[in-house]
Amino acid sequence: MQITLKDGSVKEYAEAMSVIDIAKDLSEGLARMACAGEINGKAVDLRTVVSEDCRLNILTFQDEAGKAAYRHTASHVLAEAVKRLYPEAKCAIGPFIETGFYYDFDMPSLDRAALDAIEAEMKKIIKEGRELTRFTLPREDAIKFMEEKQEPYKVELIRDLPEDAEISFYDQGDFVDLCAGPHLMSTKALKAVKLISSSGAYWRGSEKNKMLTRVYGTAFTKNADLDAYLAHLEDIKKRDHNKLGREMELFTTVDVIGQGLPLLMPKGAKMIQTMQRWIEDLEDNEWGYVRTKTPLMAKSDLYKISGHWDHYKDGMFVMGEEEKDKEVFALRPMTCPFQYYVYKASQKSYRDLPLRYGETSTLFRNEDSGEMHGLTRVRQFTISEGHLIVRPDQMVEEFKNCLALAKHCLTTLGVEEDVTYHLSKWDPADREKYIGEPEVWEQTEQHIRDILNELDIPFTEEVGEAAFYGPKVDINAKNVYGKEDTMITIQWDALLAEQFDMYYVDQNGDKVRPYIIHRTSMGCYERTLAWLIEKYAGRFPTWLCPEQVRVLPISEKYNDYAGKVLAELRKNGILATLDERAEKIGYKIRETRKNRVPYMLVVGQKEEEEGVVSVRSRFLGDEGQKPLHEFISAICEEIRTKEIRKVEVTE
RNA sequence: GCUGCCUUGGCUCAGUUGGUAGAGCGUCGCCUUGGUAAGGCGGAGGUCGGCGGUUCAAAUCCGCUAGGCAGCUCCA
Repeated sequence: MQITLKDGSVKEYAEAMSVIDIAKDLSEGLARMACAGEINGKAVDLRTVVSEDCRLNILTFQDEAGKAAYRHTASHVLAEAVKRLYPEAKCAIGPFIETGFYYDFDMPSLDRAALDAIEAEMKKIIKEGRELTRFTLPREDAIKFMEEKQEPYKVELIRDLPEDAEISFYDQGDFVDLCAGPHLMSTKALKAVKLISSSGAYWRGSEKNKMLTRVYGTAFTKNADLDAYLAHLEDIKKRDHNKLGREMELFTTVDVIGQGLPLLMPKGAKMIQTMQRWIEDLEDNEWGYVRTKTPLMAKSDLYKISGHWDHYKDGMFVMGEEEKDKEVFALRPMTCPFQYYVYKASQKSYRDLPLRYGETSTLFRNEDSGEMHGLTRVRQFTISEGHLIVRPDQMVEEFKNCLALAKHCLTTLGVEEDVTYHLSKWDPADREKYIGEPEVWEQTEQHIRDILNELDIPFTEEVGEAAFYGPKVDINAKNVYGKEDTMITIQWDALLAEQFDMYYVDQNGDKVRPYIIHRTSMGCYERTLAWLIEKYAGRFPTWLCPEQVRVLPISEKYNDYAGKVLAELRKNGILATLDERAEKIGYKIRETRKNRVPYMLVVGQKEEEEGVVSVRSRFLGDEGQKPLHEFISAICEEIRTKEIRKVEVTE
């Protein structure tokens, strides 16, 4: 094997040579030469690592494994730095993550100054160029080793490793850590390392355990990459719906109203109204839905039948106490049982099914105080909820239609590329959480699996994510910070019809239990709005914009003509406003752009005389003059087709 | 719910070791009536989230509380 390093020198290694020796040899070279070189004639930015099975891997930072080794090593350096400055700190775990790495310590919390000090210490360790060597120990020796070092968390980790696991350690001189690897050969190869933040995190992710202090950091091979990453962090903050949505006056919150209770302001409310009208018409006119409007609360009796009282009481807003008050009410956390009673109001024949009930439904969920976030996690929200009551033989077809409708909605919003599909399954080890028999669960999960496979939809399977009454397909999207939220859910329910004694009469005159699909077309409007803000950075497709056109008179002399233009736009259903202020045209244009209005119509003497408008759009900039009717018919077409035009001109 | 950070005029932020608050934008008024990204001048507007404490004196220190943010946990 031939390896050419950056300085042109060629290293030849016999295939038979010890891989450890090659790695060692290379790492010295790498540390010296910024890790660039050629392997068998192929240029790479390379790192050497020794993987679990002691084979030499040549990796680039672009490889996941290479990045892992790099950042894993950075986390060990972090641990050593912390131990140097805080000898009392106990080490827990320190993995790499998508954006860098973190390490959990049992120690008092750290402020920014403390992080800076630790970061400085890390740089020293890097400069010292510690060599990392791997060794293994038998289980008992490994436990003894960590007991001597007084690292109880490591001891616990080792005890929980599988019987046959090889227990490996990485030694970097003054610091040894339990670790499966892989790692760099030397700390010297670390370049751009930065500690990002610190926060609390439960040991082993359970709130029953002690809260540890977690330090987040990141590491890159080049300073320029680190700078770019930090700039990127700043950049996504600007798209953050929680910031941008408030800035754009789409929503706000008020302390005396409460957490998780955002106020939609006129622009945000208009956008949600636009989406709601679209969804309701779509469902009713094209997908065979009928609308219901059911109460926002009910007596506890209802939730006892549905099972929510047992399975979800903590998540509900309950009014009254069971012993004291005759009637205890609760705000609804879902619409299911209400629509079931619509179904039950009359006897149904097999000919009546499928029945598709839709409702624009406001729900209330008593989330824990730390969970609320902007528009994505709130205590009151409105969803395009629906329940399909179907015969078992119609189930697969209807489930597919729900998926098709969801896809249609995602495509219309221009976000179909941004979602992931998940089959949320029950957890057989946690029977308490679910109703029904294991066979039913296995069976329905298989049905959904088959449907997704047949439709060629890539998906992951998640254990323990099902509803308590059935498995579901969750369609998730990531926010700007990479956190996932469920946007759409489609649930297969073969159990609740029994609870509510729902039936239909079949050909033979027998009573038969229907199946139920719980589903949303587009999920919760608040969350969808948040998603769109981040997706489009506030520059929404025209049909969704709360203000589609702004008319800008050159001076007050043309306000009359501008008023006529405005009236004509509004007559055609276009969301338009008029800026009559005595400001210069440049100023008005600047402000309109800042407000992310897609079209502006500049009108002055020329326009008034010729009965035209000057169009400026975010798509093409200054488009010149055109007759008003021409502009109107073009924008109406854009709105009608829900076109997503490419934004060419940005702030 | 847990850990930490934050909370100053409508918005974005300054306020040195505690001595009763500043700027820009916005807003209002006047002048300007102007052709494609900020015209000029002037004025009003905060008691520093709320409550309590320490102090001769607190926006600055302490406690509680309400919001906001990050992370953890949770999300039928």
